[in-house]
Amino acid sequence: MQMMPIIANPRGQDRVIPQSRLQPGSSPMPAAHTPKQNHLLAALPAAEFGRLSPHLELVEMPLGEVLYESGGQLQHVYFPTNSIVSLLYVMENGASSEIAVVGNEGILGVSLFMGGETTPSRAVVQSAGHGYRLKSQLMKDEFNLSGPLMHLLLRYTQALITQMAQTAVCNRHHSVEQQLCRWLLLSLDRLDTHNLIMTQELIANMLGVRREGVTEAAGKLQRNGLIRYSRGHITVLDRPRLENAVCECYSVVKKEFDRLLSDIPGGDPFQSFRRARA
Amino acid sequence: MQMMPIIANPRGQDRVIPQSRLQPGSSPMPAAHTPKQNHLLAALPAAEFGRLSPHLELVEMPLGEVLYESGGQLQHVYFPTNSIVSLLYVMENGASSEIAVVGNEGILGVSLFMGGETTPSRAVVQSAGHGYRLKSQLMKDEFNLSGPLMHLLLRYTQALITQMAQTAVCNRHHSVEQQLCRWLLLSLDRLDTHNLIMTQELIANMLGVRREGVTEAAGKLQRNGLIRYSRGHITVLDRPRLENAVCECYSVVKKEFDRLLSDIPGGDPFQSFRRARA
DNA sequence: AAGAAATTGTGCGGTAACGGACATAAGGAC
DNA sequence: GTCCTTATGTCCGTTACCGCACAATTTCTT
Repeated sequence: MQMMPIIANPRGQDRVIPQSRLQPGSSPMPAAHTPKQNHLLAALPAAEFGRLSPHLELVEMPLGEVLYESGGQLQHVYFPTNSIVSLLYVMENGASSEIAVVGNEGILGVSLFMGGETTPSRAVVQSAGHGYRLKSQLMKDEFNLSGPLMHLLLRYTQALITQMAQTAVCNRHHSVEQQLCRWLLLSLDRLDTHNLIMTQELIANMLGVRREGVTEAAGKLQRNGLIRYSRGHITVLDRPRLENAVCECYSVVKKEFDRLLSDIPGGDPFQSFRRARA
Repeated sequence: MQMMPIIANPRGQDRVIPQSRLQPGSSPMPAAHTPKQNHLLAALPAAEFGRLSPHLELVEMPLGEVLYESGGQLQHVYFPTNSIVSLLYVMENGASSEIAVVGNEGILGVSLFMGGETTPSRAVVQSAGHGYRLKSQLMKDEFNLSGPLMHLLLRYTQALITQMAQTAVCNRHHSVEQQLCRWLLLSLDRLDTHNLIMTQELIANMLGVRREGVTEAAGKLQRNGLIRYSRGHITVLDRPRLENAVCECYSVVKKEFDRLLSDIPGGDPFQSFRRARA
């Protein structure tokens, strides 16, 4: 049982960044933020994207922010760009487990269009960054057109299902060290960097294990030269060997994401995944 | 690591039972089998049900039958009536875990309409009985009408997601005994009886634990008078105390199924659930 | 510079589950 | 009835992880 409190910063005012601050595409500097950084948005046909894009709000997503509380109403759906969000189940005694992770490949708020409006899970920003959000009603309206967006979202949801199921298996059968490797790789795949800003305490809460267990596993990986870490900063030094140490759960999930989301007409949201795997 | 082989009887000829054998509703004896025994089918509006029902095939579902193999193509979707099917993930070394269970409240083959066509999971009949099946193409065609059936199936899928996620949490945090209680209750909810035909060996494969662990947990429940078992026959003697011994995971899942599937226009697929809980 | 806070390291006893070997018992086949 | 298969019970040492306590270190604050 984990009695340690989960990061649960009360959600302050949303920090919406006005579109006008974005630079148009033809400027010498590439735009710092664009919805196309999210692979689902990038995969949308022009018509669908055109309908949605005027309503996409760029938002900052600081570490620890709670996007959704368990059972709460969903005001927006979120499309992370350079941030990562964890889906957590929190139990009565405060213990928790991450059941899935969502980054630039996906969307938060799946239960909205699945028809449930809410879920028992909590969504917490695990890696600070930005994303775009869309009011729930707009998302539902577009979904209900039963067009490409709907099919894209359903496929993504199936990929998410696979991730959850594999998490269940991994929780049952694999060691903390293997799960840590999986967690690191899943996070790396959703960022452009080899650095993660994440204390061992937080990783422990995600994995649903003791902080000491993470310290031990991370220490071993560091001694073997796979990673380096220091007070909340983790650098992956040797990704191939990390992929060698991870359990099969990682590749099952990744292959399924590739399979389900790579051949979408008009976009290849997982090109970076396959590049990383090559 | 479980090296014990999972039940994986090669799937013989499907035992389709001709509709003509069914007795019409006005007969003195109630029809032994009707699609309405499946709560999803029962919840369909008349128009949708009318379109589908001529194509529903009653099939026998014997213990151990593999409806879907991991990664295999889905020829049919299945609507269990008095049978229960487990969704299993099987790992490279043969170890396995059940990630969800589907009975008369649901449907097998969700990935078909989610767009993935296949899943990495295996579907195995856990409790023998019957069900109705429908050719994949018919299911897809009806789903793509974006009518009540689609919304019903999506809601069901969200409930299934909840079950998977809670399974992940349960695997992480709860004891074999608690998980056994959860498993028994989830199975009972999907049958009309208090008897299960299921060896401890098979339960162990479902839960992803050792057979000896199930023996120990089941022995304790039996000594305390909650259940009685003997060579593959389990009888629940004291359901209230079983519900007292189970972890919160059970009620989270059940409440979510109730919430998502109880207020469907035209049917209440979970009335039996609420009755059982009262 | 000093103190406070956060992060990581470590040690220790306890426990649940594992892996394996084997004994016992209940049904079915003949 | 007798054999034989299947199902369950039990015991062993081992291991991974827990729960707790506390030390050591780095970073932040003032």
